[in-house]
Amino acid sequence: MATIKDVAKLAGVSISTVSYALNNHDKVSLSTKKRILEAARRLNYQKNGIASDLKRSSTRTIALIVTDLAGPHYAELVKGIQEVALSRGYDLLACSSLGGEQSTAVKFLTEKRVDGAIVLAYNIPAATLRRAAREAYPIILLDREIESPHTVSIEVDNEAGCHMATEHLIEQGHRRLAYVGGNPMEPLNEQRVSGFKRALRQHGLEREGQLHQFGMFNRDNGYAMTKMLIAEGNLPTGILYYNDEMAIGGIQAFREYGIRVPGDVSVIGFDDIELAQYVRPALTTVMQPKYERGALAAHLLFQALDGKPLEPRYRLPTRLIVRDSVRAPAGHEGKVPLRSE
Amino acid sequence: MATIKDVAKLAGVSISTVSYALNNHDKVSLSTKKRILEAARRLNYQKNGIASDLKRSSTRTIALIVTDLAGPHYAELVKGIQEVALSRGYDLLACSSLGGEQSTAVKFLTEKRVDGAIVLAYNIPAATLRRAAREAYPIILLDREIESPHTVSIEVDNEAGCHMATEHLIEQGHRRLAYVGGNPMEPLNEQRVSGFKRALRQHGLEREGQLHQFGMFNRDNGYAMTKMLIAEGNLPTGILYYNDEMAIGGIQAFREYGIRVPGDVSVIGFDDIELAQYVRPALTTVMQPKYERGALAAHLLFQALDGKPLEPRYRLPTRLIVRDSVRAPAGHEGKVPLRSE
DNA sequence: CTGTTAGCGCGTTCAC
DNA sequence: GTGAACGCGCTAACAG
Repeated sequence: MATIKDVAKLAGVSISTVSYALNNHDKVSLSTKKRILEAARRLNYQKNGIASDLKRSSTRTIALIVTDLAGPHYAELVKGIQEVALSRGYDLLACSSLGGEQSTAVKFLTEKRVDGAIVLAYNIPAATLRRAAREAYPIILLDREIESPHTVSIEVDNEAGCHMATEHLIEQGHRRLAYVGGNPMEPLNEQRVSGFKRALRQHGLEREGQLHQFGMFNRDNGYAMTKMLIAEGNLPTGILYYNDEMAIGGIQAFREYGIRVPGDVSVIGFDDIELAQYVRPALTTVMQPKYERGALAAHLLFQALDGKPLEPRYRLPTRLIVRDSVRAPAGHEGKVPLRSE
Repeated sequence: MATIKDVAKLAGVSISTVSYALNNHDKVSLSTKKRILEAARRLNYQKNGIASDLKRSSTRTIALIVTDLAGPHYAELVKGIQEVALSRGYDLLACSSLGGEQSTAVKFLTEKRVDGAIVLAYNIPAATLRRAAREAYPIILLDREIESPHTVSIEVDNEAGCHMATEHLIEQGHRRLAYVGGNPMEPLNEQRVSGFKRALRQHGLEREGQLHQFGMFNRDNGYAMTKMLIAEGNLPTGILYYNDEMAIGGIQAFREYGIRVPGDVSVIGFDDIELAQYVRPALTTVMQPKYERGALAAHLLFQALDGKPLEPRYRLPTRLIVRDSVRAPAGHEGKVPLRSE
C-alpha cells in the first residue's frame, strides 16, 4: 500500500512537498505538482485518513448513535441530521449500541473518533455519556436528560402527548384503560406513563388504569405483553402503547385471538412511524416531529462545536393523529364530555 | 484532554507501562497497574482511538455503505450484517454516499478508515470501487459486479425474479404490460428489465410491452412516472415496477386518479420490503432474502480479511410473493395457460 | 519563491 | 518495568 513516502520518492521530491501539492497549498510549482499528482496516480496512492485525523485532531465527522441500526423510525430522523451535516461539510456515521460497553457506539463515544455525537440509545448508561462529553466533544441527547455542561437534550413532550392520547380515549367513552410499555426504569417510559396517569387522575379513573411495563420497546414485546394481557382476562377497552411498534405487535396479538380493533379494544400508539398509516386499522397515534428533531440536533451540535453557548434542554411538541384504531366502546357511542375532577 | 503521557506522569511510570497496563499485557505488577488505573480515572483519561488505529494499522471496523441512510429495506440487511460483525468482535459503521465524490462513503472507502466494506450504493462509480479495493481491504458488493480480484459480488437473481413476475402477470391474462424503473444505466435496472423482456419474448408479447426508465428508484419517482404513464393514455393492464418503493408510489398515483388496483391495473413490485404487506392492496412482489444477504456479505468479508480465497460472485434466489395487487384483467377471468412460442 | 528539514500527534511494541 | 522507534501525514520554520 503506497504511502506518501512512496509518492515522494517516485516524484523525486520530499514528503512535505507531496503533502503541500496534494492539499493545494500553492507553495508548489505547477510542474512539480503535476509530477507529484502523476506519481500518486501511478501508485494508486490514497492517503491514510487516520493519520491525517490524528495530526489535525479533528475528524469533521459526527456520529449518530442508535440502539439498533435495524430499528424503525430512525429514517426520518436521519434525514434531518444528514441534510444539516452535509451542508456543513461534515461526515455522518451511524453506529449501534448493541453489545453494551463493548459496542461500537461506546467506542465512538469515548475514543475521540468523531467530533461529536447525537444519541438515541436508551441502553447506554448515563455515566458513559457523562464521561464522554467534554468541551470539544458535545453530545446531543434525544432520549433523556442528564446534567452535564457539554450535553444538550432535545426532548419530545412525552408527558403531554400521552396525556392527550389518554384523554382522547376517555373522551370517546373509555373507562377501563391500560398502558403497555417496556422497562419502567427508562426515562422515556416514565414520562409517558406519567402523562397517562395524570389524565386518569384528572378524570377520576385512577383505579381503573392498568400498568404493564416490562422488557423491550419493540414489536415482539408488544405482541407478547398483549397476549399476557389477554390471558389475564379483564381486558381494558382502551390501550395506550409506549410506541407504534408495540401497538402494532399488540394489534397482531388481538387479531390472532379474534378480538377486534377498534371494535372490542381501542389502541393508541406513539411516534407516528411510517407504518402507522398503513397497518389495518390505521393507527391513531401521537406524532413527534422526527425530521425537525434530527435537523435541530445536528444544528445544535454544530453550534456547540463552534463554541456557542446552548440551552441545556429543548422540548418539541407532539400532536395527536387520529386514524382508525380508536372507537367508542360498546354502549358509549357518541362523544362523552370530559369532566375533570 | 488527558493523554497517556499525563497518566504516566501522574502514576510515576513510563508511557509504555501505562499502555501495557491499560491493555492488560500482564507485564505490569498488580500494584503498579492499580496505581495507573487510578491515575487514569482521576484524569478521566480516554485513549485516542485514532492514534491506536494508526499504530495498529487495523481498525477492527467494517463499513456498510448505502446510498441513503434514510432509505428503506436496509433494516433487514443491516440485521444480518450486524449480527455477524458483532460475533466477530468487529465494529460496524453505516454511512451514506449522498454527496458524490465528497461523500462520507467515498472517504471511508478510500482512506483506510475501516478494514473492509459492504456496499449497496448505486451512485458510487465503479472506478472508485476498483481503486479502493485491495488485498487488505476487501469490498463486498451488493448492487453490481465489477471485475477486480479483491471484490466479491452477492447478487440476487434479478433477471429470473422479474421473469417470474412478468410470467405471473401473463398467466393471469395480462397482455399489455409495462415496466417502470429508474435510470436505465444502473446494472440492477438492466437485469430487471431483461427478465421482463425475456418473458415478453417467450410469450410473443414483445410488441405490447412498454418500458419506462428514468430517474431515481424511490417512491416519489414511482409516483411521478406513474402519473406520466396515466397522462399518456393507453394504460397497460399489468405493471412491473423496479422495486416496492416505486410500486407504492405508483399505487398512490392510481388512487388519486380513481384507477383501481388491482381492478383496473395490476401491479407487482420487487424486494418485499416490510411495507409491502401493509399497503392496500397488499403488494404482490418478488422477495429477495435480505437478512441472509447481509449475513452472507459480512461472513464473506471476514473470510476475505482472513485471507481465504473467495468466489468472485454469489447469487441468491428470489421468490414470488403473491398478495392482492394482481388480478386477471377484465374479460380474462380465470387462469390462462401459458403458451411459449 | 520553491522546496526541505524536523518535529508533532498519541499510542503500541520490540529490545533491553 | 523502561527507552525509543514506529505508524503516516501535516506544517512551522528555515535554506537555497
